[in-house]
Amino acid sequence: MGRRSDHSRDEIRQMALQAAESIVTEGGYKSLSARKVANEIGYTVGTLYLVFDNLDDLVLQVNGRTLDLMVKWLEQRVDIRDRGAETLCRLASSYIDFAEQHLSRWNMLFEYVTDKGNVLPDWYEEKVSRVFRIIEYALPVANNPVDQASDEQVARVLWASVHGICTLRIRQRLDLAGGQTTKQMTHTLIENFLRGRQAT
Amino acid sequence: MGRRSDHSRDEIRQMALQAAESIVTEGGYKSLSARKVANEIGYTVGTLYLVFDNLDDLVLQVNGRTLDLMVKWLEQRVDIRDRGAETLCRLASSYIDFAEQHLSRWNMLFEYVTDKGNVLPDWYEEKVSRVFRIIEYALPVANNPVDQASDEQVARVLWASVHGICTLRIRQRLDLAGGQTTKQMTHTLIENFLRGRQAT
DNA sequence: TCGGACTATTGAACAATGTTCAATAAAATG
DNA sequence: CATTTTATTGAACATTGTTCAATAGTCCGA
Repeated sequence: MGRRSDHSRDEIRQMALQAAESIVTEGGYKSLSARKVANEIGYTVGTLYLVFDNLDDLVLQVNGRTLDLMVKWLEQRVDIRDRGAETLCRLASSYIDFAEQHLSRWNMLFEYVTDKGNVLPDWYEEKVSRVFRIIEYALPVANNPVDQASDEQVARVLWASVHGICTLRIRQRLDLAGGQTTKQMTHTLIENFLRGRQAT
Repeated sequence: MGRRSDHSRDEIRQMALQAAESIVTEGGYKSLSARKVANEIGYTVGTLYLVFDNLDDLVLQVNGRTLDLMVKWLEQRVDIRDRGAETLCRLASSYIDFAEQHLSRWNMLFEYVTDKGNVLPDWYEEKVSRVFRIIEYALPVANNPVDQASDEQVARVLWASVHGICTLRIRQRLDLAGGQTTKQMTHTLIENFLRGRQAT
């Protein structure tokens, strides 16, 4: 078969991304393959390589969309005009809910490691920092910041920590923790951390 | 060629593990392949499958040895009889040093996800918790633990957090953090967290 | 010492992977 | 209607994990 022009290049891209997402959602990262995606959208492998540089490129774009979805998810669950410990806890909760709800796609966000030493394109980094900005905003201003860390820095410390709890929990590296839930753990973390930050 | 008996089954296993480690160290997780390992030790793929169930099994065993190495590394750098914030900071530092020094092997510890829903064998879980136990011990007893979390639980919260910082840093998801080093970040985390735990 | 039994090791085979690219068939153009 | 253009194909290649009949050494009893 030759030229068809059933879909524009961009339509094909969108279809492929959507197909990839459902494949990952159903069977996890490892079940993703070029031929599977191609099949699903009624094209062949060759076409996929007209639209994406390679599979890594496709994965990165899916990950970008996952980040977008995550921002939406958080904004839907937490009023981003709120601040304080309670808000942070709710954000953490929502983050963990997202990870559990979209397990495979969340996993792919971190399983995926580029061959080129983890250097990611700017448009992707931008999406990452959009997530961080939500946390930053919710972080209450400390009365007495003993250490020199700025709010931006503290936001990232705190969020990296929440992420760490989330990761180890989901990868089941924490089930000796005496039966505490991930939410309890993030609560412990945030409460103590903020209290310590206020106090001298 | 038929039977050779140059090496015992266990010798072959050890050789394979060592070969795998150096392949991963040099080229990262993705560069590991059965044939490469086999070649390196002067055997063929078939032999590898007499000694390991499959590649996942081999990876898991390498990871086990990486955990052993990590425990040794930590014990060499920190007197495990010490406690308190300073000790915890030093442990965190050492953990991050380990991750940086043995980047690929540390990476493999978390990139690797089993097909079977992340269920890991007992001997492996035991190695994981041996790491946690070091942290637990270093954790100072709080004067006034407001929350209900036990020391064991708190240790895991804290360590998951350190791990989160380490992960996001190494995966380069944090370089907008205003130039703070990973060690500064863990310091901020630990200091504030412990202060918050002591205070009411 | 010979010969048969045993078994450690092989390597060819299979299905599936990512990736490329000459061939081709349909649309576009004149 | 003929010609150019190009979107799409699918066969091809190298590489992957994994299996297993064939084989070539070792071992043991006669």
